[in-house]
Amino acid sequence: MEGPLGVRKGAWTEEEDDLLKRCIQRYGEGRWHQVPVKAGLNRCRKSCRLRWLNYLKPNIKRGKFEDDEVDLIIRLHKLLGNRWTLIAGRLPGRTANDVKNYWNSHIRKTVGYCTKKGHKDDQKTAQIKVIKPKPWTLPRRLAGPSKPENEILLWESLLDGNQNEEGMIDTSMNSFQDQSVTELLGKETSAATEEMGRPLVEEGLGSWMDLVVDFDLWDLLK
DNA sequence: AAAAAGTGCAACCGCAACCTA
DNA sequence: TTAGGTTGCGGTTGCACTTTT
Repeated sequence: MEGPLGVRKGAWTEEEDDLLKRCIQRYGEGRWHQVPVKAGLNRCRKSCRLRWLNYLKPNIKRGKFEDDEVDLIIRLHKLLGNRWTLIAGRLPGRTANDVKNYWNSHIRKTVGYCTKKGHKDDQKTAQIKVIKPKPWTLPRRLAGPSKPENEILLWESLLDGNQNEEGMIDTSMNSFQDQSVTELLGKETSAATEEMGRPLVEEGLGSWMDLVVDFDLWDLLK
């Protein structure tokens, strides 16, 4: 099977896998646009990258998802929405594609969504409200390396779902009042607010969660 | 036994973000 | 600063395999 430019598509053969593996062992990962030529493969760079990341890369965990993995996926999805790479990053050996496929074929069927209050399926299924924080990056100079103890409490609170009816983290439900966020994160959040031109706390989780999303969440969840 | 429907997973596609000259 | 090239992401599709009718 070949595409319009004579590039092969479809399932990979053992021979192709072998060529790709040897190429990456020799030249390392990255520079994907050069990989097809270096490996002697009649495949596009995207296809090579995907095959490596989702199938050939060492340490990829295959087989059934464990209960704790499923639980973590559900909780992280509740926080992050369809940010599969971020979620997979917290599941050692699992790829974003695996997590996405698992979600679409297993979890989505058993976990219902409520988009409106009083949805007719509310009685039958668990209620999940997906929060999709707008991605933005904390300016480097503000992204300090500190990991205060309280961040653990903060994350636990987030994962326990202290959300109000709008799906926002309700700071009144715990000890994380506006002024304490700065202390918790050990960062100049007010300065960040000014710089990004966006309120951090008033918008709830979606606005300031990304401040902490890059910390080593896995450690915090263990 | 055969056809239809369902399921799971690998792979493709389009696009936005990032990089670099 | 900007434009072209590259990378990475999420959504979607295609297909082989399994289950049901």
